[in-house]
Amino acid sequence: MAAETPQRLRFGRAARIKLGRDFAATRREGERLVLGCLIANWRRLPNGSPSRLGVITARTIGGAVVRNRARRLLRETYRAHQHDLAQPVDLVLVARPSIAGKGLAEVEKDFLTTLRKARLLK
RNA sequence: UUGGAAGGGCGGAGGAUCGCUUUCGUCCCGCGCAAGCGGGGCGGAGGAGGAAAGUCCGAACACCAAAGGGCGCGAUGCCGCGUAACCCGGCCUUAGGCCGGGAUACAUGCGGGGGGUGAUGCCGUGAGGCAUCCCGACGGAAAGUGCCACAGAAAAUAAACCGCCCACGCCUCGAAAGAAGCGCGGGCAAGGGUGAAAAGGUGGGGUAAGAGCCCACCGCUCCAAGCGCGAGCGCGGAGGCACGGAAAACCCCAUCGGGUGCAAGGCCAAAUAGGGGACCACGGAGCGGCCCGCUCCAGGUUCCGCAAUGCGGAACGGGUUCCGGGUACUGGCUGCUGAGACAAAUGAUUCUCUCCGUCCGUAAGGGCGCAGACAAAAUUCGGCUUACAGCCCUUCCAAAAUC
RNA sequence: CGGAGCGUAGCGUAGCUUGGUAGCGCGUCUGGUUUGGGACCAGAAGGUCGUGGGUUCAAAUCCCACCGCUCCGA
Repeated sequence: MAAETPQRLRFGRAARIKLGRDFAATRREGERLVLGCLIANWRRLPNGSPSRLGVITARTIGGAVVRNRARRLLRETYRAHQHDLAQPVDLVLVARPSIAGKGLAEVEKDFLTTLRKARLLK
């Protein structure tokens, strides 16, 4: 499969959740799982539609530097594994205070463990 | 050389791959008659800080009635100099530069004056004085109101508890002189004691006892030669000495400040929704400079609910070069420089070099530590304050070593 | 981005205006009461007044600068 269509790992503006009502709907109607340094909310979408990601970094986890860092790590993790999802979802990741000081590998480990528990991985 | 203090500066460099974002060019796809709109590919260029932070001051800019006057409120408050945007004038070779002047708020920087007497040292018998360092929001306490707890007799028009002294009376002792006690009248503020502060201080004279009552010195107040741009300093002289502290209590005086802030403010399209409750009111709203008049039928306030998108302000700016025209200034198919997001870009992985710390090693070298601290633009700019791994420079101090 | 407010015993608060003693309630501890517990009665302990400077004889209070927290604004 990789030989004919090598999947690009893109993450443009269309792949993000931007509206407040989409965040609220996902967190209200979707499923939820807390693990490690993050909280995952997701809402399954019909096959064929694109997946989207939203990241929430509240003020309680730290200053602007810590919050920017957390958001970028979570986005980078999602970008690297966006094609491993079993089906399209709206995914909202909430960073927890323990994410401060962690590297990409640790965040990736928590992310994959969460997806495996949620049975969203292929 | 090491350590410390103060001040100033820097806050890794060069690549690769994958992403994000702004912008330019080009190509493709969809819709559309077209203009264009939407999406995507490729290529080029750009993409956090010294504090971007705190939001403590101001300025630009925008709107509010013109931003002017009054009231209120707030801020500031010793002197001199420097620094910007800004304004004005003159000259030139006219792009622009040079010179001169004006004006400043928040400030800030430098220097000075005065103060505190905090620390240290020196001088003096002493009261005190001088020097160095440090601190400092530094107009007015005889404009007024109020405050100074407790203690103490008395806390701001001084006062008299224990005391000291004098005269008189009574009584006791005594041969007498006189002494002690009590009472009454008067003088005093030296000593004790209280306090943060007791109404100049030290030493002497003087006195019944005392007192700036008198004298010397110290301090203070006033005048003042002279010096300094000035705040002020002050040779010398006069005054027995008044005027406690606090205005970071109210307040008074002078100066300055209109208010709100890019969520300011502007534009386009569509929808919510012809929603509900309560109250007010019989007329209300719009057109209009006002009245008449005309049009509409509901109007106003408040609460709840729903909705809250796009463009743009906003970087196309700013700076500078060049070319024009002008007094300031202003214009441009010009070159260079170039963050511009909006659920919010500046990230991930990795290579080389160098810095620092640490560990291993005799050494060469190697391993580890996210280049390792603080902290990320959100209209722009100036200042202040605060945080900070490590490195560099200057000055000072201390210790050790050498000469 | 802009604006407003609050930090006092373990908890919740008063005192700040007009500067001199930090008070109250709950809780804690001790004793009494009771067969025992609760309730009640009596007593006691417990305070860097967020931090650091300044003004003052004297600061929780006045002034300044920081730190932390909360709320409001399309």
